[in-house]
Amino acid sequence: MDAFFASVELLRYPQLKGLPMVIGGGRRREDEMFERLRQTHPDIEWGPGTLDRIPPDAFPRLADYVGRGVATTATYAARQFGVGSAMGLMKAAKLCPHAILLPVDFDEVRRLSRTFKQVITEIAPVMEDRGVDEVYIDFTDVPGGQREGGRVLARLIQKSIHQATGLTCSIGVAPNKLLAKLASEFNKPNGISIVQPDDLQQLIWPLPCRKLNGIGPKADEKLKAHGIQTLGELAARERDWLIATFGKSYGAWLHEAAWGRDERAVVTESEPVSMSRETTFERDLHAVHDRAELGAILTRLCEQVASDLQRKGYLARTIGVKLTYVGFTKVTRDLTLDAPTADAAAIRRAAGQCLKRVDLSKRFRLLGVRASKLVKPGTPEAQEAAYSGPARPKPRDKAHPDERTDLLFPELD
DNA sequence: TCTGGGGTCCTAGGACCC
DNA sequence: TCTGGGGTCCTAGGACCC
Repeated sequence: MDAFFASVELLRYPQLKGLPMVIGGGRRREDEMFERLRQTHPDIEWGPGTLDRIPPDAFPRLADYVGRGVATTATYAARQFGVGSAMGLMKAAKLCPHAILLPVDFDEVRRLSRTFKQVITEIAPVMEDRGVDEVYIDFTDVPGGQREGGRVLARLIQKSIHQATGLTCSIGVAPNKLLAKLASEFNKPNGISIVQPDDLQQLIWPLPCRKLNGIGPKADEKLKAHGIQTLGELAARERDWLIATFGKSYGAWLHEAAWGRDERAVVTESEPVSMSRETTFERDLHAVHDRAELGAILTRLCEQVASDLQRKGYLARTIGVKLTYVGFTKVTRDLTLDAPTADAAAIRRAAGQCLKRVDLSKRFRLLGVRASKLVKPGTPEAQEAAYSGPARPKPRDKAHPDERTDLLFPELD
């Protein structure tokens, strides 16, 4: 299989690009920012992409930011100060206080995302969706796809995306998905990079392990502790040693990946596994002292999950909750129901049951609700799940030993 | 200066059944 | 009374990705 990996560069405020600028802030903050901009610039007609028409000095400075948001992305001018995506904005403000802070225009991002994927599938229909700004493409069967090793097709895709959206796009071309993704980073933004099997030693092995899709911070740290910094050093290790050190599955994968081997197909369609909603509070909350507020938040999250399920046409058989405590430790509880549901009240009851099993004596910063074991109504799976006969015994339904936990949702008793 | 929100996949132990 | 192995489901946690 020959694969492309394409990622579009979504940062596109032309008149601002040379300035240090950070985009992000969290949904709530972003709504507030929009509101403020509307007030200061009532003359601007609001719609997708209108941020482009606002003068730079109208935007808030990062130094004025208060809250728990993170940076979605940053211009190169801001990156020079050490600011990067996923960084907390309070930290970013210390590094680069004069940066402009821009809200994310989610509607516009979704529109651009749809458009660029549509452009691609019209040219190369075997496309795998990897999020708002990334896709894999299997171009083995695209007419003319092999010309100049794929470069001609890559250029056509770039040009078509730019015409339709104004976005630039970086493309990696390689014999498999793993290498294509690596290749796409060689020439950002708006680049094309081609990696062939023979390039392994030259182009891939000098890279830090962390560049590989699947080696995250933890694995990277462990690799470093064993003196492995680059993919070449990883490739030099015995397969058996990797398996002994990293486990059967992950160790074997590390070995294959370091040698540039990857057999995964480009997957054009997939069913969702779960749907969830979560929110980080503006201040840490406590089950007893902030009971009313938390109850309202939980209800809202359940309603959102229910409406997501209904809109997308799914029922869920398992409902779960998630908490993040002040110290950032996380806990989850879930409950499998006898009959699948997309009903807000049923989800709320199940979530309440789950919450009774967690320690609510400590303050927490995040609450989430998750629906999983999804079925489509009317399918055989759904029928079976709905009429599964007598309720199975629920083995572990112990309340948390902290008796105050019942204070949170008394109506459930 | 702490660290968003939405996902997927993997591991591992216990219950339960044959 | 103790000893099994295999398979599936449920639950909890964690790594990783965009």
